[in-house]
Order: sequence, then C-alpha cells, then structure tokens
Amino acid sequence: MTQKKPTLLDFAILGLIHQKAQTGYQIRKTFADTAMGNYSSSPGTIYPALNRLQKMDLIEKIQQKGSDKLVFQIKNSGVEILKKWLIKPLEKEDIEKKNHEVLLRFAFMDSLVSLKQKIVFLKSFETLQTEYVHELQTYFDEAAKDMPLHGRLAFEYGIVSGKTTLKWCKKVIKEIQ
Amino acid sequence: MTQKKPTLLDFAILGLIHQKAQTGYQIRKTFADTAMGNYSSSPGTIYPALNRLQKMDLIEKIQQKGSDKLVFQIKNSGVEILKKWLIKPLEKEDIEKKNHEVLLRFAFMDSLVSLKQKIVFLKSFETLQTEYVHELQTYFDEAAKDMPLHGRLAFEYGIVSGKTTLKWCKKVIKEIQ
DNA sequence: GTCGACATGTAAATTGTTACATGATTTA
DNA sequence: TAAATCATGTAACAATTTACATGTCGAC
Repeated sequence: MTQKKPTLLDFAILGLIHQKAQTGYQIRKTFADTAMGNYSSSPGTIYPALNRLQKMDLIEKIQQKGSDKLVFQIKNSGVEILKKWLIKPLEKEDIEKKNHEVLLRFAFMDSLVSLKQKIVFLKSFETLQTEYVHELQTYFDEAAKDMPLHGRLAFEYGIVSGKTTLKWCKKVIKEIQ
Repeated sequence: MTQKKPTLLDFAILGLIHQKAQTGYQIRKTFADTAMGNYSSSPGTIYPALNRLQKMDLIEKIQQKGSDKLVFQIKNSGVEILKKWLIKPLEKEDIEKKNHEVLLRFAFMDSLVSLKQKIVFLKSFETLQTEYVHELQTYFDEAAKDMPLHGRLAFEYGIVSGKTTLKWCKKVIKEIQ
C-alpha cells in the first residue's frame, strides 16, 4: 500500500499536535481563533481529518497522563513525515501562490529542524522572493500605464506585499543565527 | 428554485469575463500565469465551474463577432450578482482570513461600482484593518516573551503584513478621489 | 512533420461545506 | 439553573484534484 500524501490541513494539524498533544476541539479552536492560515475549523473538516491521520498511522488517540482527557498525539512516523515536509526545497510556485504554506512551514520548524536547515530554507526563500519581486516590478514598470486603475492598484499591492515578505525574511535570517 | 450562491472561484471567473469575454482556456491561463489569487487552473476545475455558471444563467457562450471563437460572456444577471458581491459590507472575518478575497473584490470594482461605493468599501477596510493590526500588536506585546522563537517570528510576519495592507489602503484612498 | 501551445472536456476519488445532532461540563 | 463552552461526531451535498482523453493550429 502506497502511503498517501497528507493534505495541507493534515500538515497543519500534525504541526499543531507536535507542539502539544490536544483534543480535536482544541485544534478547532486554534484554527477558528488565530490567524493561522485559512484552515477550516468546522467539525465536518477536522474530525474526518483526524481520522485520516489515524488511519495513516501518523497520530494516535491517548489518555493524557494526569488527566482523563483523550488527546491526539503525534507518532514517530508523523514526526518524520512532518519533518520531510518542512525541509522540502522551496519552489517558485511556493513563492507565487503558497505564501501562507511557506510561513506555516517556517512556524513549525522550531524544534524540528537544525539551524543549518533553517538557514538553507530562509536563504532559498530570500533568493526566490527577490526574483519574484523583481519580476513583478519589471512587469509593472512597463505595463502599468496600460492597466485599468484598480488592476494597477491591486498589482501594486502584490508588489508591496512581496517587498514586506522579503524584508521580513532578511530580518529573520539575521536574527536567527 | 432558490438561486445557489456562486463560490469564490465563480466570482473570480465572473469578474474576469466581465472585463473581457474569453474562452475557458484563456481563463485557465490567467489563473495559471498571474498571481491572481490561489485559484486552481486545472481543466477539471474551470470547465465544471463554467458549466455551473451557465446553469445559473449568469454567463453565456457566444460566437465572438469578427472571429470564429466561442467565448464566454457575462449576462446582465451575472453583472448584477457580481456587483452585489463587490459592495457587500466588509466583516471582521474578511480582514482576518480572507484578505485575498477583499483584494480581488477591489480589483474588479473598476467600472462596476460608483466612486462613492468604492470609498465606503475602502474606508471600512481601513477601519477594520486598523483594529486588526492593533489587536495583533496588543496581543503580541504581552505574549511575545512566552512564544517559541518561530511562532513569534511568524506572528511578527502577520503584523508587518497587516501594516503593509493598511498603508496600501490609506494610499489608495488618497489616490482614488 | 513534429512539437508546443491552444482548446475542451470527463471520471473517479478525495476533500471540504453546511447543517444537523448529541451530551458533558463549567460559570454566571 | 440557564447559558455558554467543551467535545465529538454524521450525512448530504458540493467542489476540487488528478489523471485521462482528444483534437486543432501554428511555428520551426
């Protein structure tokens, strides 16, 4: 049987319960209350996902010690697959369309990957983001005059957002080492 | 029969073909090549969506004049529903989790809504965004010291992003009137 | 004359949404 | 003790992904 690839939601859940074993409800709360991604927090999404992850043998439901709560805990196989996802090389598409996924991966790296790997990740992020901003800017400079007002303004938003991301990335590289 | 609500993808398609009647393939290209949202460009997504929109009587397939191409064109009913979506009051949730949807709506407003309505939209965006950034900042100031390094840095990203959005919003308000 | 881009679709499996449903526990 | 929150799920439906499938047209 070929191991199926977890979805982004699955990884988000894996990352969360790696930080701390918790109930499905707590996970739902986190998705609902925090700005964490845009993941759905409805029971119809979370509970089936938790069942998926159990079937994939990546998490398990256990009795929390010192409590009577049934919490989900990540298994070693889950940690491994999570780690692989975290250090997967960044691609152009991640920068262009999956910004939030990149940030989510960074947020979960904390205790899971080495400083060296974090630096590799961030440097690559910086490089790709620099190229991306440059491409946007180049295109904008020649096409702006022909764009409808709102299209132009929305495009400008893309540019300032990209620049902000880049600035953040550079700051983090300095701060982390 | 109750009219079903179009999905976000449906609105993205409606907005696109409102700007210019085009083929399904051209729409796919736009989604694939531009940074426009994170909408899927696979045929299995676009063509069923186009069929949905036809069934909802919001678009039609016509022979383009001066060409033999079959293009999709928005109908009056489509324009109406698009307009309604554009000027729908912004809510807190739109700011916290649906940034890209807000921007998409702004991008499509161009010729469809009055300047007055645009200003209302932007002012409300500014207000909500200001509150949001303030909330983030307040929470951060007291919680930062207890956050794991990566969590803290990712949170900071949320704050600088929010501030960038706010700055953009203020600039646009000035520029548009 | 073949390669890449144009152009449009379908089918199966998976995933996600919406709405419903239930019951325990805490707190005002 | 009533309301809110904790806690977990199911069922029906809708939407998306992935893979397959086909055919045209223009450029090199």
